[in-house]
Amino acid sequence: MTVREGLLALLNEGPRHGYQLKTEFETATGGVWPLNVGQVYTTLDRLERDGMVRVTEGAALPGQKVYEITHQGAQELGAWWEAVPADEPPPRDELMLKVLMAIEHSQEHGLNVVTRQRTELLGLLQRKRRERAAQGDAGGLAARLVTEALMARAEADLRWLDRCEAELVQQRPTGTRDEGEKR
Amino acid sequence: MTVREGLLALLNEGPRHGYQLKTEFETATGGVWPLNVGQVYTTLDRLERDGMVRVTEGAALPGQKVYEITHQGAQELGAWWEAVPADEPPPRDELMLKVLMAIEHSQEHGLNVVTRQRTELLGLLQRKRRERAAQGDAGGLAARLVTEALMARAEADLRWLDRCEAELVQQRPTGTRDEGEKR
DNA sequence: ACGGGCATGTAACTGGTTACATGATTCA
DNA sequence: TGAATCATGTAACCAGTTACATGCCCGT
Repeated sequence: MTVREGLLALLNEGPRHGYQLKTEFETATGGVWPLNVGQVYTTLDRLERDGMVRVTEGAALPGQKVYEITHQGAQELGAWWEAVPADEPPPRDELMLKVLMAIEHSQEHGLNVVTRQRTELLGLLQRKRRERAAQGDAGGLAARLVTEALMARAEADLRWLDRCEAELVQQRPTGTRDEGEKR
Repeated sequence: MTVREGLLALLNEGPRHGYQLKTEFETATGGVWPLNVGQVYTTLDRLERDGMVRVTEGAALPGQKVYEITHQGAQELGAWWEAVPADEPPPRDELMLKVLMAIEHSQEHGLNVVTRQRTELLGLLQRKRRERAAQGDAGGLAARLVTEALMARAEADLRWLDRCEAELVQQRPTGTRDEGEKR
């Protein structure tokens, strides 16, 4: 999802002005995408340039502008809803990449990175559990679902890290002292 | 992980030349990061500019250059190994964002996106299972671990999608019209 | 001789991020 | 009055992506 697509989705529910879009975007994404207001305006400029939105002077405040989605914009948005993101190449993930790199290309840091990452994830999981308990039913659907998603993700990552560690110790059996295998 | 960090990690194992780094980078990341060679060179330029690598004329081919990590480069790399990626803001994920947006900001597409995403993930899971079986022990550690990671990830995402759907039907109780779901 | 892979590069573009500047409104 | 928030914008930068250009080497 790009900022562009996000803004179109919001504008599809009715006209908005820039600043408003910023806050709505952030709550809609459950806080995972803090957005500099400036970017909203530049993106809106591009959308206007491409004929996806139409801008009119807002009545309320002086100098306020109101953006409205056009037919073309609605079409682009529709196409985005329909599209299934290609899984080729798969989405890159910081954790995965770093661990991969560490395992094969750093004797000294391989295990360290894995274990540090694990404790980090365990901490995150705990924090999120507490957060979820605290939230209860309040705090917005998006925020709740994000908490849920991050927890599921963290659990999966933990299982994967175990896998990685297994491969690591198998590759470099206990007691080995850096026995050659430099490759 | 940036290209910069990846290249440093590879160079830390010994001098390499640009083209070689490209292929190594790609196998190291298990194929999830196909890299245009050009980017390797521009990144190497920046690394040289910043004093992280030193370049010498390669002996083998004419015009070939060999890059070598410097003390400074090794330091930067070390810092990266030590660092734990901040979980604030959490890593953005296309699937999560799109579903979030769909659920709260698109009546017509909310359910569609979720279900389409689910079938997509189920398909992926199957493909990966087959892939894993085919791979066996061959095909490189990185590639194997990537398969494993993507499967774990997909399973977590599926569970999360169930969660989302539950919230959706609760939010929009059965019997509401609009059950048209055009598509 | 020719095509594919090895090898090095440059230019242009895209999208996201940061920082900054300006001014009006609201409320304590 | 002064700070926080609302509101609009600009400029610069960074990293990643695409496309392109050049040329050598090797095997068929």
